[in-house]
Amino acid sequence: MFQKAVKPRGRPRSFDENDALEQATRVFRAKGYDGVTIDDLVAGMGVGRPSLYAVFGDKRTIFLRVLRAYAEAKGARAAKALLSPSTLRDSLVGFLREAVESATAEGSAPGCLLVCVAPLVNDAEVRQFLQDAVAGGLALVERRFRDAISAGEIPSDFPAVARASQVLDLSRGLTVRAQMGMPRETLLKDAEEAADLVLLPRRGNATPEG
Amino acid sequence: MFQKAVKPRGRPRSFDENDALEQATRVFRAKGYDGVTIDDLVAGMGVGRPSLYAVFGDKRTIFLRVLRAYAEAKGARAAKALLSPSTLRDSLVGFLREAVESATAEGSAPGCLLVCVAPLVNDAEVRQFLQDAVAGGLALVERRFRDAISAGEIPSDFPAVARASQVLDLSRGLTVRAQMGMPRETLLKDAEEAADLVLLPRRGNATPEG
DNA sequence: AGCTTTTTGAAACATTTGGTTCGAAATTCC
DNA sequence: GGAATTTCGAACCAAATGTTTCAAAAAGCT
Repeated sequence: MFQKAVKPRGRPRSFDENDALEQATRVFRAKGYDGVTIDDLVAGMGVGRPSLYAVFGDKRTIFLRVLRAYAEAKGARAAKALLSPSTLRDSLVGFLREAVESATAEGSAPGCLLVCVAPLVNDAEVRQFLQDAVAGGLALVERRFRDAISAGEIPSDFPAVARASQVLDLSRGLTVRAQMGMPRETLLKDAEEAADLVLLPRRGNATPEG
Repeated sequence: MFQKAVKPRGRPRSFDENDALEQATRVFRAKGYDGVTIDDLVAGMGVGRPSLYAVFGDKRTIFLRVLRAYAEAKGARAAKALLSPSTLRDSLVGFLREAVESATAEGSAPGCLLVCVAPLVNDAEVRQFLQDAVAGGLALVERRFRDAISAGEIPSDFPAVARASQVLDLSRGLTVRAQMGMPRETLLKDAEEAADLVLLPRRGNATPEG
């Protein structure tokens, strides 16, 4: 199953590549993109300067790798929170709570690479990646709504697309507030209320006529 | 009413102070805070380097001035959009549309100093200002909800505080998407739908029992 | 042990950046 | 017109930053 780790020829590395990337994530979350210097990365990742360039490339390349890993991990957690629970409300609460918990995880600066940092990076590849990631998140929530429609949990005319957009906007709002330093407890409470906002039974249609 | 403009003694300035600040706003919106160099400001504001330091101070000071002016202008527009219309729905739509229009105004980079740029600035004074600005915005929306309760437009048990938080979160989400490059038309449509989300008549209570 | 391979730490280098200095320019006051 | 006052543009300086070079170190291979 696993490839036997063949010992490489030369001097062994003094750092673990994935671990270093994780630390780079912390650095970028704490200082944004432009605020990070190579020295910050050298100090934060525990990797010497020449090794850093040799193994990871320049700042832009490192950020892209960090961003991809971050988005993958966060996407996996979001998908799990969203698709595991049997009720739609639990899914939405879990999704929004996950966003808050990730944005207020201790050991890292508050905020989110995808919501708060990457959108400010003026780079075509980053922008493209972001757009794809956003579309992916949207599709995930939409899918959960459609599953709930199939299960008869919400009416078949439930505006899944619009509501999915709103759920993501609410999670972005929570994340921005986390970045601003709002305490986790407050945000977790608001996350639950936000889920209820999207779901509470309505008297009329979800979209007003005309 | 207006103070007669007494001609100052020396060589006249080659720039207008407020105009220069407005251009500085554009620079910060386009490049964030850390991404902006003094040269960017010199080039963008049309002010020579020594004059810039003499008149405005260093980057941090300039940013704080820009931020205050920006927040005041944006707050005024938000208050007008929120408090002028007679129906609550028009107020909310106007408020959210204002956020989108401001975040997608042409001539400036998409995004918002208060939502996308300032939260990343690692400075105590900026953070404090942000918190106050956020509290102000929240109070404004809450007040509008309470007025609507007084007017009998929504039931007296309408959860004004929670809904106000959600309206602001939705506007932040729209703003972040603007920063990501999403087109204005899409966001304006979503702004209307977001207003409806908050307001549509409900069958049960707004908060679920225990 | 000696050779090869790879990583490492320190230093070196060029460029960018934040901030200041200084003489020239433009204006008012006498 | 000339002195006083303020601003402007160019150049300057020191510190920070991005990137590379190089010899020494640490491992495997024979």
